[in-house]
Amino acid sequence: MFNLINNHDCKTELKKMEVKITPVRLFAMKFFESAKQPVDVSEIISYFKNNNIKADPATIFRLVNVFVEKGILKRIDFGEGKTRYELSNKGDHHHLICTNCGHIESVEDSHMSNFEAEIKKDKGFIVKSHSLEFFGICLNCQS
Amino acid sequence: MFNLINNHDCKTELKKMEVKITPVRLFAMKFFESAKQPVDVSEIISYFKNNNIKADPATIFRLVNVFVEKGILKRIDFGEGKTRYELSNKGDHHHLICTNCGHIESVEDSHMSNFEAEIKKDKGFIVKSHSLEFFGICLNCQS
DNA sequence: TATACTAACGCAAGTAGGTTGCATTTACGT
DNA sequence: ACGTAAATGCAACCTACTTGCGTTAGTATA
Repeated sequence: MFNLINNHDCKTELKKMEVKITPVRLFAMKFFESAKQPVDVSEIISYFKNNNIKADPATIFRLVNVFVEKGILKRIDFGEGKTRYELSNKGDHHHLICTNCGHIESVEDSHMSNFEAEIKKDKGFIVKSHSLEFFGICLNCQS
Repeated sequence: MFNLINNHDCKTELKKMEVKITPVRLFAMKFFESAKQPVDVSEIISYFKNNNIKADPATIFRLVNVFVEKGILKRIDFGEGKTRYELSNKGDHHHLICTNCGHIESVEDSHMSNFEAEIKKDKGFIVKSHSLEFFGICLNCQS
């Protein structure tokens, strides 16, 4: 997977996804690429502020919605009363959220396709997507 | 499982959970028990309005928080920007949410304990709880 | 059963996440 | 270089949810 932190690659990615290239969007892409965890809108706004680049909150909210529509970002909800976002090109995985320190790690998706096939068979319900998050105590917080 | 729609049983349940019995709480309990799906606060407020029983929104928000603390209700999040609630005494299950008609059905939890054991083994992360919801098309909407 | 203490309630004000209408600016195909 | 549709900034707005405070009402104890 190529490195989107590079400005040129950010442009390529946006063009591929049929999104108009603007300074705000390029800068936001750098942030998404550098993020180790799903980010929320207030974090994006802070990133802009810290770098003295002005961007209206409304613009950022519109940006993430467009990026989700275009398939660049995935919406993620940890039940915090706000939406988080993460680049789609990271493959299917779920999150382990430490309720003690807030640390977030990922775990590969290995069981869900079986589960979804079972749901189709038992209930006739066709699963298009799912959300699965685990809450608990990370290794570091156990000691 | 006894029938909480009955006023007497609602009282017993609240007393068992060490919650002070008030008219607002009894009436809310009836609603939770009669609900076929997880409900949100605006639905609870409508239920009171429809029955000409006055209850301040702040009271309802406080009520659900107390009920969650006491273990009577479980918080559920479908990523709608609001919290849903469901009685805890319904056992572990997940929801199938039809993105076409909004219908919600339940499916038993059969795969998660294996998954969680694996996570402990692979990552050392101790899972305390999880949230899993499926989005797709229900049988009825496929025809 | 009367009392007193704590917790629930109603009301109003406030906070945070998110959306929308409108005027202006900007990206980008021609 | 130009024209157009889309992106941006700003302000106003909406909904979910919380909090402070004065009043009311359960409930434990005497």
